[in-house]
Amino acid sequence: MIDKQSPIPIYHQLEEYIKQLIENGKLKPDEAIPSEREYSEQYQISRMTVRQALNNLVNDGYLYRQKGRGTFVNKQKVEQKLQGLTSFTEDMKERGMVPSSRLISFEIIPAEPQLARKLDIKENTPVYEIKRVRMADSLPMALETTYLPANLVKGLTEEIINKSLYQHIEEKLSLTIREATQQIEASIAKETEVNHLQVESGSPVLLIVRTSFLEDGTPFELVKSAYRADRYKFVHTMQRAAK
Amino acid sequence: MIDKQSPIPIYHQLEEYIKQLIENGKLKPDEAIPSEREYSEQYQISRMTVRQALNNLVNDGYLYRQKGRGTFVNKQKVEQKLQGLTSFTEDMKERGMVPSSRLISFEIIPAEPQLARKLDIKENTPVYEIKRVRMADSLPMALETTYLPANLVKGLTEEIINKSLYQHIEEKLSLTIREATQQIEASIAKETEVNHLQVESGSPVLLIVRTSFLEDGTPFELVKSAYRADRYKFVHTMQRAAK
DNA sequence: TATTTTTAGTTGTATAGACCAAAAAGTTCT
DNA sequence: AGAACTTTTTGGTCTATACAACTAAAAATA
Repeated sequence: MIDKQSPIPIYHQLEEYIKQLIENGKLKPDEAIPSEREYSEQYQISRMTVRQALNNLVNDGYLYRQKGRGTFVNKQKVEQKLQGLTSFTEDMKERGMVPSSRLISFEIIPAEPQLARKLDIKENTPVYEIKRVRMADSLPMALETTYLPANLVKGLTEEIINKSLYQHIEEKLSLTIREATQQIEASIAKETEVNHLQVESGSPVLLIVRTSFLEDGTPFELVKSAYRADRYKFVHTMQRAAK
Repeated sequence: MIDKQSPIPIYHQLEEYIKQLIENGKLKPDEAIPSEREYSEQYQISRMTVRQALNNLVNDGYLYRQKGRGTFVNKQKVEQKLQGLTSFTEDMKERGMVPSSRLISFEIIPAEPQLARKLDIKENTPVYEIKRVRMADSLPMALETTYLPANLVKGLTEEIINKSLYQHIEEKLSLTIREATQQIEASIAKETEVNHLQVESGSPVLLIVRTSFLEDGTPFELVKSAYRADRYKFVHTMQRAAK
């Protein structure tokens, strides 16, 4: 299990080994794992090395410790899943619904000052503007407008949009979205939203504005969405930095 | 600076000391801090102890390391701040506003089935119910109801609530909140919300339900808030898990 | 039987040292 | 001046050990 001759650090080998056991369910939540000294003796490695492995797993949320009692397996976190999702499609699949879209408009427009600032491009730089009604299980869920700098995503077609814009971006253009900032607020449905979402006037909507960034920090897209409040709830898990 | 006789661990003292220097701006982003060996010699402590302090600061995002070069101060991240905040007070301070509260009611009630399930306690177990109007710069911002299992937080008084509930929990009871799940949705202000938040009937509100968990995963509190949509925007940065 | 004390086991803190690998700085040679 | 080599400094990994703080179970005591 542990190869001392390997160029891979011992603590890392142990870390991966324990992580496997947890993810395979061989170690169950709240179950105690062997003590540090047990690992130390079993694999003939220093206890400090074992601690390094366990500390990393504690920091990653896989384990938790209790002084005088032992080290235990943490509950699997939904958070991991939620952190990863960036698109409506992924979000809906996660909720067990079937996502679909209806394209309203698709054009290239010059970036207005406000948009240009958010995407960190010059004014009037061409951007794609994609308006879509997003549906879950064939029912209108959100009205979404996506803005993409045209120079970053060339040769976009209606077909690509209808298929999977994200897949195209990640696989064909090999761009990776590293992080996203979301601003969420409540509002009352405007007229276009009333029409496209098929809600009564005066209905509440959840507005989400998401800005995504590439690995080097370049702003990549701006997505403005208006969700039907009666159908959509935003769920989010946050972890506190250890003091 | 470092007191070896103190009951506070040495690594923790060093950690706080360096953190201070960063937050005070005496150490600037991308500036190199003294090497591990320098700290070790200057304070006559083991290099491993220094490493423990630095590792914690790296994990918390205050520092980053480069093999062969040194250890450097990280850029202040908004994200870090956002992840850390758990209370209305912290949130408002972060936004540069002055938070305050007005207590509406404070009592111990038996947990209803739904609440009991969310807090993972038995039905009718006593819980504190605290209703407050939360204000920012003296203007009503949110109507908040907090539920705390009475067995976890004993001897709560009005005074404590008005002072700082979180400080009391973390320092006096030495409980640490590790993570929180939030559900966010949009709605129309109900009558009590209309009254306490001083909005017109039909106004949109942002509803946030937060469940906080302790280090071992025990549910600790449930907070239901209704924010004035015209004054409050929820901001959230998420990072994508590396593939 | 009930209570207190002891004991064994656990994680937490800390030390002193060793060697490695990467980067930077200094030195020598061309 | 520039290139190639050597030395120094830095963080990364690992060992072996010691004692403290805490928990839970066992043993001794009332």
